[in-house]
Amino acid sequence: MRSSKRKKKSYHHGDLREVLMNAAVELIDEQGLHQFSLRECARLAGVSHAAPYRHFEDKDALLREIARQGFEWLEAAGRSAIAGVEDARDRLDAYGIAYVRFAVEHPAHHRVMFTSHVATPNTVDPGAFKLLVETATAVAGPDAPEEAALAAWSLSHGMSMLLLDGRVPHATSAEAAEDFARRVFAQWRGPLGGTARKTGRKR
Amino acid sequence: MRSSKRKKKSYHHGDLREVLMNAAVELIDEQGLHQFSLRECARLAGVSHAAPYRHFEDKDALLREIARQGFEWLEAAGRSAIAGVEDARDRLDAYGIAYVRFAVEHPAHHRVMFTSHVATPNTVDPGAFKLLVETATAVAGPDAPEEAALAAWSLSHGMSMLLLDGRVPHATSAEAAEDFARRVFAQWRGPLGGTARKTGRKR
DNA sequence: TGTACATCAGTGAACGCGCGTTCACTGATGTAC
DNA sequence: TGTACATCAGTGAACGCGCGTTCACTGATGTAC
Repeated sequence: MRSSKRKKKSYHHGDLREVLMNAAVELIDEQGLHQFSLRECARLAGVSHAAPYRHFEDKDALLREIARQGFEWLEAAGRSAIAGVEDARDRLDAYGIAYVRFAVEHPAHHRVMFTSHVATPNTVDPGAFKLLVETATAVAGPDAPEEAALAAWSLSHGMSMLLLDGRVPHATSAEAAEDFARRVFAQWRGPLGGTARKTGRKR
Repeated sequence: MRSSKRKKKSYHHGDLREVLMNAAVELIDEQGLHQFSLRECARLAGVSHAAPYRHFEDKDALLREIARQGFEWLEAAGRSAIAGVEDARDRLDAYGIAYVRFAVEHPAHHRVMFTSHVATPNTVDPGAFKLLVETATAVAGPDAPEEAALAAWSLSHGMSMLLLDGRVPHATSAEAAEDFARRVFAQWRGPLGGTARKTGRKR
């Protein structure tokens, strides 16, 4: 009666599936994967502990869905980051920086995607890696494309882990983390790695 | 009676503490951290489930001890890898490669060190990171030493994770993994990063 | 060498706990006529 | 618009389980004299 519902809610709760996923992400952010439980997730969502079974086959299915969503978002972020960037080397950097930014903005997703038992290379992550390989291939040439991609992925992945573990001083916000990633990428093409910019350009 | 004991065994079991740690490592290797239990560990070690409490205060204490051991081994491997290597740039590579090799040879330790809740930056890992910083400082100059170390650490750390997750094709043995790391490091100073070797040298 | 005592590693029963999952149910929502 | 029925999201009790941890105990080992 109070006010007209803004969203059309179907059935009783409406969007319990989404609410449960958000609750799971919140719990994993706060307490880590290792003690995440379905029951506490339902509690946080304000439903009985049996309710989740109307939306997910079991506990792992919920986590798998979070992983799937994470890979989807990651791919979108990557595509968005390289859109309009011409220089292949810049594209690789942009993608890596977006990767790191995604990790620090969605730490729970990152954890589920990369340090849980539910996301194996075969179950998820179809597009994100392929996109990385394509970008890396464009910059590295056809001689060692996959390994160039793996190198860039390693650097991005490593930075993400260190950031999430709080091992990078002064990187306390997503912006600061992104700046860090930007500087590291610059560094690898700069003093440490040499200046390849002059040679690799198209014109 | 059968034969004289080779090792002097004290008390009943002898070296249950060590046996328990080995059992824990074996279990974590096989089943992952997320379902490691003290009881199964004791079972595998052939003692009652209460026996571990004579050697470790609680479950986390056992894991913490594995982490501590891991950081100790990692530091030793790093020191050994850079011993006798003159060129600072080569030292950084050598350390990073040793880091990766350690990860693939001791995956359970790596997991406990970097993806468990027991090893926080404040509880352990005193020497290993300092060693890395020192090496990186020597190669990068005093302008951005810590960030150079973080970059190298990121690359090594990322490669380790991808290798442990089985995301690097054809890297099925410790040797193959080390070769991969070697190639990636070479790649970063090579085509992708440019050839810094000619400029960065001492003479 | 032998005896008495102290120490302490390992035992097995017992505790309480939160978990994942199932099930018969209820009550709200959607649909056919 | 109204009624009868089907659907299905959420409930709450119940299940069995393995876990971490405690405790009084036992029996082997070490030590003093």
